[in-house]
Amino acid sequence: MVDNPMDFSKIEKKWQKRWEEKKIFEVKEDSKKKKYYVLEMFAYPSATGIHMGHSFNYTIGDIFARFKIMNGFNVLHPVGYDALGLPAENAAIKDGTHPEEYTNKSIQNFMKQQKGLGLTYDWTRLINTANPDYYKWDQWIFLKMFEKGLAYQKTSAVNWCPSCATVLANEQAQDGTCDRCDSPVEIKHLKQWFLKITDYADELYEEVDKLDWPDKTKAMQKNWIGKSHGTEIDFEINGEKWPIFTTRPDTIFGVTFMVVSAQHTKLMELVTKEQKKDVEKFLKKLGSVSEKEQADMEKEGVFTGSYATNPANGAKVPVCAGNFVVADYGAGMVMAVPAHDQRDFEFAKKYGIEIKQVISGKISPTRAWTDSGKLINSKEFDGLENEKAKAKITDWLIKKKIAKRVVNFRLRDWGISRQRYWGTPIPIIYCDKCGAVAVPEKDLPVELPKKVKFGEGNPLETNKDWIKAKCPNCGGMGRRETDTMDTFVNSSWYFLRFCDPHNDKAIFDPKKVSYWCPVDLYIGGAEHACMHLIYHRFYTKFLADLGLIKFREPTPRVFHQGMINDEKGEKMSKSKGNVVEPLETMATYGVDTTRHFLVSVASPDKGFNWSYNGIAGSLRFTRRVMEYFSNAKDGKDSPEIISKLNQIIKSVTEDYETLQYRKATIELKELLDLMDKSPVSKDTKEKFLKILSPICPHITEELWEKMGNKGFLSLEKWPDYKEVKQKEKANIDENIIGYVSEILKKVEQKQEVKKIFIYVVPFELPLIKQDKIKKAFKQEVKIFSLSDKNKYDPSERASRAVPGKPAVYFE
RNA sequence: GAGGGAGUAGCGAAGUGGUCAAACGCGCGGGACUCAAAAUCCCGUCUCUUCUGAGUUCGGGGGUUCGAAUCCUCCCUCCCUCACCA
Repeated sequence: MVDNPMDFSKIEKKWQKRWEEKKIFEVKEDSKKKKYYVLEMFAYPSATGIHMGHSFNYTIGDIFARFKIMNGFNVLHPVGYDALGLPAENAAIKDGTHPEEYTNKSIQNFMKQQKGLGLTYDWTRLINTANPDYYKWDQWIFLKMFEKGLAYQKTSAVNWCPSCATVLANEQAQDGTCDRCDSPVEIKHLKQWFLKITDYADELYEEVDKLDWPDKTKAMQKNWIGKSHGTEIDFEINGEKWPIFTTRPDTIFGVTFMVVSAQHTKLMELVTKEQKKDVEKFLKKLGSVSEKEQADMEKEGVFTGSYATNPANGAKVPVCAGNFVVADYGAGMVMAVPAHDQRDFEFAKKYGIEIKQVISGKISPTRAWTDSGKLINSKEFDGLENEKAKAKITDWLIKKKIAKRVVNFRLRDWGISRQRYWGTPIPIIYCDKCGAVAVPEKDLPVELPKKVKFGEGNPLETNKDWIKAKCPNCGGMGRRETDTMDTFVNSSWYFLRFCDPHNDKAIFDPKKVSYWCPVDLYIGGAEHACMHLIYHRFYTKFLADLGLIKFREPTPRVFHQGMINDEKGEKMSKSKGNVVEPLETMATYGVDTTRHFLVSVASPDKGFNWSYNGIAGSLRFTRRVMEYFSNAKDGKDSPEIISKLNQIIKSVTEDYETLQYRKATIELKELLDLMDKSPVSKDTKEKFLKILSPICPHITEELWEKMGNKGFLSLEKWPDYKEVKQKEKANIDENIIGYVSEILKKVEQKQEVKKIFIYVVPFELPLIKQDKIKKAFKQEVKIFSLSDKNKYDPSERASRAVPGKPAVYFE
């Protein structure tokens, strides 16, 4: 730790106050100005306040917003809170505080802290998702989806914690235990609400390629959606057609059994009387393990008693129920080809089922042959390359009308039901006569009841007054849906609401949205690569289909900041006691110093380890800036400064644009070093302040004022720079003559020179005027290209030639 | 198992075909200032050196090229994500 003798906090408070008073970051639509929408991912306000990761995230976005403001853009940079969700409810259960109270406190805390960072937020656009004015529109979108058949109910398995009497998300049920109380998780089947995101699977998949997102994130999204082309083939079982999905129709002659998922809804139709007991025993065993555990289990199964007919060769093969087939992917049943699929292979080995090879290749005692090869044992298809056979066999089966080409996705519909209080109520009323009925739009929002009891399951369910509701259809007595929505619903469209946050007539004014959207730069952690970033794309596409918006991708450019760990490289956590508090740090070193440090260690997408020595380095820099401006006198710019300044402004501008802030800090330091060495003009100093301003907004604002300027530096125009010309190309001959003469002078002192050999880089040879160079010297001059291997002695040294600096020999 | 990313000086980290022994920061060494220290500033920090250069480097091997840290290929190591998706 280093003492900080300079009192930055006074300067910080002064400028934060002025920015707020003059409302300089509040924005309105302005058709004359180009817009830019910078957004950091929605934060969950927790009682513990902001941590270093938040600060890093905000700093990255804020630097960018400031840069864009100074470049003349109308910048929308809003902030809001994703306030509904589990943590508030957990706190309520634990401490007895009402979630609303907890949330409001947390938000107040967050706001205070964020304001201390001097961020360019337009605070008038604040969103709090726990506010009925906001979640009313969650409900509105839900109703639209319900109307279009995109919101529907089905029974599905959930992770259930018997001790907390609640449903757990997959993340909360890792290792098969509840992450709060460690009780073993059970599987329970409940009727739940789903959003039909799979209707958009293909578009979601295909449009990933168009996005300017990190490659890794794009790959993850594609994997998650998982598009695969294959063939659906009907197998006959007990006189009925049962389709299966396969990507390997070429192996159909090698099918020796079938496996139906143990969770298949129609499993019992396949089970014969004799086998019923065995199957039930098997299911019972499976029922006690979670899905996660099943993944680690050995492949197991049980014979159902039924046989399937292979449509390719008429062979009768047994149908088994198995633990390794996913019920809701494909048809929930597979044709098993143990010779060429590792899972089927293991299963067949275990139960002694025949392994029939149909593709040439070597099957080892432990591994199936899953590579390519030629078909064997496949009748008329023998000898075909298996890749070609896929198409041929599919065509053959299609002709027989028992197959079709299909595309399957691994993406599942989005289950949004949560048996929780602190979420958006699902606007549905159940009526004995009419079933599930939508709450009419005029009755929105369905508000959460204020009075609730925690600790006895879902507080909505135990609230008898709230549940009672008239059926909107028949007027009879009904009951409200007590499930609330997944919080990811709230963050799926909030970026739209920021464009028109106080609209009480509509979800938003399409005109406003079409001015600001899509989001030009979206910044947040990579952990949202699969869930949030898919959901908000889905919502966007749905709203576009409703005709409310004109774009189909919400965030064409996404940036992930890296993780900040402690000095040893370990993750910061309360329990380890290694948390570096951003606010303490800022109080000690100053906000600008901290901002500078956060972006000066590594490029922001990489993350880094915290270092007190490192931030001392940033402090040296900010202090030097302050001292320089209070001491240095104005002078005249040297030509060196002018060209360097130009060059630095150019590259710093590019660095900001590409978020390579670290490079910018290096070049800013270089410029400061230069200014320190020789006097520079006031203009140069001002330019320096301007280009430093996005990273260090407070001190630069102060110094700007001290230089006698009025108004805000934050709103000043970004300095221009002249394109640095590549003069090398224009004066290539001159350069070479100059370079060679210089060396010649030295050499002539030692020896007499009769011949000069010049080796230039290949691409230069056609560009230079050889005559001109030859005339410049009284000696005989020979010019070669480095690629002329068989010309005069291209010894190793010749290869030292670089553009503008040829290799030279004298004789 | 599948996919993604990374390996550069004591450490962090730039550099993505030529001007690279490699910016910048930290650390370390020396110096200035000081009675002294802290802070600050200057110089140095791969090896050798006649201080002007020379040599060996960018996980390892092979290749392309006049020229490779940078392109291709194989291998090794590490990190992350999804994992029974037929």
